[in-house]
Amino acid sequence: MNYLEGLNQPQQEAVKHSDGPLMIIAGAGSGKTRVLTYRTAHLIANGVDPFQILLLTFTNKAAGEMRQRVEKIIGNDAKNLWMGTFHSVFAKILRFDGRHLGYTSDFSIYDTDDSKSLIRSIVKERGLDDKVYKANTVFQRISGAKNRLIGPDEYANNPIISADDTAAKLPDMGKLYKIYALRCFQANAMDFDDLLFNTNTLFRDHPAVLDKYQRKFKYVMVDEFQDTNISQYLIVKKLSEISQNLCVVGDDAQSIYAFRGASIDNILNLEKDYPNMTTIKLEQNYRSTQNIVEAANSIIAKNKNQLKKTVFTENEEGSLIELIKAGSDNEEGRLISTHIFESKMNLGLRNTDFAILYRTNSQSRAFEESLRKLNIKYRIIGGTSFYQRREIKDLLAYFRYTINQNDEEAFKRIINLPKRGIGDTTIAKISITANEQQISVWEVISNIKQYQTGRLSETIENFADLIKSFKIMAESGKKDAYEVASHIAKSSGLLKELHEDKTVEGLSRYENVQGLLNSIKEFVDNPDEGVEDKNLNTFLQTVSLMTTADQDDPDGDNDRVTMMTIHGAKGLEFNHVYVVGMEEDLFPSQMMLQSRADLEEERRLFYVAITRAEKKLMMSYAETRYQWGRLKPCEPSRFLDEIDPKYLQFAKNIRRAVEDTAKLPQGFVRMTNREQKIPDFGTSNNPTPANILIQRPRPAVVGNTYKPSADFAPSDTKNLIENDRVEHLKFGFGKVKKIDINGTDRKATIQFEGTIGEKTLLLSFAKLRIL
DNA sequence: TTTGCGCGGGTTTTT
DNA sequence: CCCGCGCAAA
Repeated sequence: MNYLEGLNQPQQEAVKHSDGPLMIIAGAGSGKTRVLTYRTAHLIANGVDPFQILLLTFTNKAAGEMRQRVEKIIGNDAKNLWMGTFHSVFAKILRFDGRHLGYTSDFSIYDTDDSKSLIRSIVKERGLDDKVYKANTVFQRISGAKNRLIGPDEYANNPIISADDTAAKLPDMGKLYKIYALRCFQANAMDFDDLLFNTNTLFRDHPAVLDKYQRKFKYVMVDEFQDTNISQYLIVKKLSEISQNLCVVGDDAQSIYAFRGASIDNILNLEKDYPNMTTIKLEQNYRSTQNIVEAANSIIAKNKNQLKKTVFTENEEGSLIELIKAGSDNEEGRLISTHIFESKMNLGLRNTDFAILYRTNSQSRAFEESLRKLNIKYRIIGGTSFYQRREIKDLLAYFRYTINQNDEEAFKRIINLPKRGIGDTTIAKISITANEQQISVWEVISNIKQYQTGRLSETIENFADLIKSFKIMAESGKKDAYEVASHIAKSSGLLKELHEDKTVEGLSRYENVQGLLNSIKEFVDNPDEGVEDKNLNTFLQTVSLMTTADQDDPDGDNDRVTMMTIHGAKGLEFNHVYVVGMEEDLFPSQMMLQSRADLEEERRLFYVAITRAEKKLMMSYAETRYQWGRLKPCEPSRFLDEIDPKYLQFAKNIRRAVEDTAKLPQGFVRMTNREQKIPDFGTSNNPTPANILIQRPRPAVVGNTYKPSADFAPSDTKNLIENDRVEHLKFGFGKVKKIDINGTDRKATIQFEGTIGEKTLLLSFAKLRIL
């Protein structure tokens, strides 16, 4: 058994253990993926049918990689393994067996936006105050209940919950939950929590179905077990009830998803549920230097709530953790980027060797700007992902509605898109008719002439006919997902509308939609393992459960610096890691401390961040940070004091870059652009306005403090700017073609010709505002 | 029915 | 700062 070579004692034990419950406590960098892979291969080598193995991972990508690694050892059989995230695997099961609960196999999946939008409508319909019943709050309460497996009826009848809701001044929560659940059901839709909740219900109420899967999955393995919630745990517990072959791998020190119901108790209490469980601890770290491992240990030691283990390493001592103090968030960006640049030069490293980790997505901005200035390629994982973009969600809503006409949220999105003159009033009328007649909205609009006459009935009929034609095409089976999708994109008028929009934003939208169509083409041409059909429905399913880590790079160039939140970095490792934004209230997050009073989870998050580094770890904090347009003073994070000081040193030889935003060279006026979203940059939650430097060779506005009200005359500016050279910090260069100044509010609309990347474009009607 | 504007509120992490 | 909402005007 060559695959046991090179494994240490506990690793081998874990690989060889086949039957009976097994818990592997795997410290950071202790080779748990390897153990899981080999264990899977070992089972198959010993005669277990791959069909009988279920492996739940945290991302689909991780599952894919693991499948490949197993394939290398045991060959083609690996294709038959069931692997994926909880959500994707159980969505698949619900497609097969959801009919027992009254769902059809083409149920829609509501994302968080859909759920909140539905909640908003329900709150509105019931005449409740939407400032009290905030969509976010209501959603979180419902989600929390579902994750604890509390259904709507139980919720409404539970006196403790009611008392809590009343105390929170939300007495109608029970009703809202009921209506929300009913509306989702009527829409033949499940939200993320439902995928787990309904699987539990399915297994609870339909023993025959449970029995089928219990017999199918003889071996159940769960990766990142510390991040499962009760609902997920109960599913795997039920599945492995008969075989007792449950193997979980996790690290309580890396549990960072309590906010979505993950319970560290799952791992702490597992031994109670499985008295004869074998526990194996993997404590040797193969990833990081001694300094990094020990610094991480010194942090996590402060937590009370944890299992005992000692992570150690036999790697070299390595350098100390360096700490950088920056004057501002922008300077932080410049210092880190410069450091990356110099490390690349001095050590001959590649971009992929570096990662910048931060607490919140919005922090990416300063690093994007500075990396771009140094011509260092980067990629951002997470943030507003591709599939969250408006135009993408719009087109996906068309697909969803084509497949499922009960999908209320998809309907709301597309009924007046592109504009057909069907507004809220008309939709409300249709909805009332549907209610009166006790039929669905789709039945009303697809037979609109029976129910309504007048100016709009024609338009509505056209819409219904359009959807019907899509439906026929999708169901005929003659066309693949790509053909159907591009037909829908064209015939719906979405593509046309975007194509006519010549603004930068419009262009990038158009390109995004093309990108979506291309990815469907790819999906059709090389479907993933385990995907049987190439129809639109299957594509939709895949897409709605994509995790942010599953995103592919936009082009073939993979040598990029990675930027992401610490949550996104789970399971990854990098040669050099920069943990940035080490400021009190930012990390540890003030929000987290207020709402959950859980400093320990933030500390575990810090632990995760530190242990991503192999060779070099650097941390930085800024003394001031731009927030809501203001410069806010910051305090260094308490976490910096918690690291044993012997592992820490202030960075030497850090070159302070010139404060280029505060002290613009003479003859420059700084302008910002509110409306413009930049194609490559619209990825963080809080994209910064594009900065535009306008060369202005007049002494009137020279200087750092420019007071628009006193010496600013619109016509004057118009003369100054037109035909001037424009340097767009993010786009490149260009020439101003036309300027419109809008009165006294210091807003200007300019049209200029410039370059984005390598393409020359006419950028039109960017709205500018002079600072 | 759409659009533009002023106002108030939020502000974390993800399937 | 950014977003969403309500209101008024086109």
